[in-house]
Amino acid sequence: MRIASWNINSVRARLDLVDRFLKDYQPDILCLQEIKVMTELFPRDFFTERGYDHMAIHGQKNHHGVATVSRVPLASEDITNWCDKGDARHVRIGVDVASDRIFLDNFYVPAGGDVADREVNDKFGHKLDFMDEMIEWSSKLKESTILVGDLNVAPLPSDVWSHKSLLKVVSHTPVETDKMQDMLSAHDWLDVMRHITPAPERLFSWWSYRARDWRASDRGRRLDHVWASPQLKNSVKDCRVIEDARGWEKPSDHAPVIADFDF
DNA sequence: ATGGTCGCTAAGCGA
Repeated sequence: MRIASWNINSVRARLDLVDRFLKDYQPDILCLQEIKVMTELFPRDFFTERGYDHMAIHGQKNHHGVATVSRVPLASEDITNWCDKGDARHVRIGVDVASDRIFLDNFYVPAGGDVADREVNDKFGHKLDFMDEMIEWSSKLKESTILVGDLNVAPLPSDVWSHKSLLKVVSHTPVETDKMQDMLSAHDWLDVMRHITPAPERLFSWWSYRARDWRASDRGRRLDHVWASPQLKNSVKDCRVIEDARGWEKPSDHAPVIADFDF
């Protein structure tokens, strides 16, 4: 089973790219973040026409929003209201594979604003609180689960183009990277991307729109993640970032991540 | 040290 995660930065603005991605990489399940559309206006027909007729959509007006589209049936669908804010940052589905039911959590963690200080930046506080809730949730999790999405934290020195330059930049500050480590420990999550591509090999999934030449400067960060419950460790077959998609016409600033499982 | 770019929805926000 191939599962993909992609922060699409508006699904409606990038249907051509989604079309190309589905054709070229044939994921069984695609988890999208930052769909930037209300649930009711999600382009359902586009996905149905391409065989992805099972959908769990959690959208809102303007910003954020996540959607999981699938060509295999969904056994369940759940939404959690993180930080009691009512914003659309998560959707969970269940899928029956072999004799087991696995769950797939699609997350869009708050970016956290510009200043890494919750006293002066509420958005940073929200991000830390959101991660704290994910730690608590992880510690109670019993089911076989795959967690994907834009977690907006690049945890390792080799997850950013310059560890030293980014230590005070939101996404790579010690308070965030420590908290992400606590999240991983809370469920003994397997960092699937690093399981396949161990540190210190360079591994990025996001490059800013503001670079003159994103590929030449290569100031990337690994903000997107695929994690798996420890009992799924032996099911992981492959995991890679499709960097090429960052260079497609009118791209998202995130590249998709693909993970292959053999359940 | 600073500003650099997107998409939403109609001036500024969130990223």
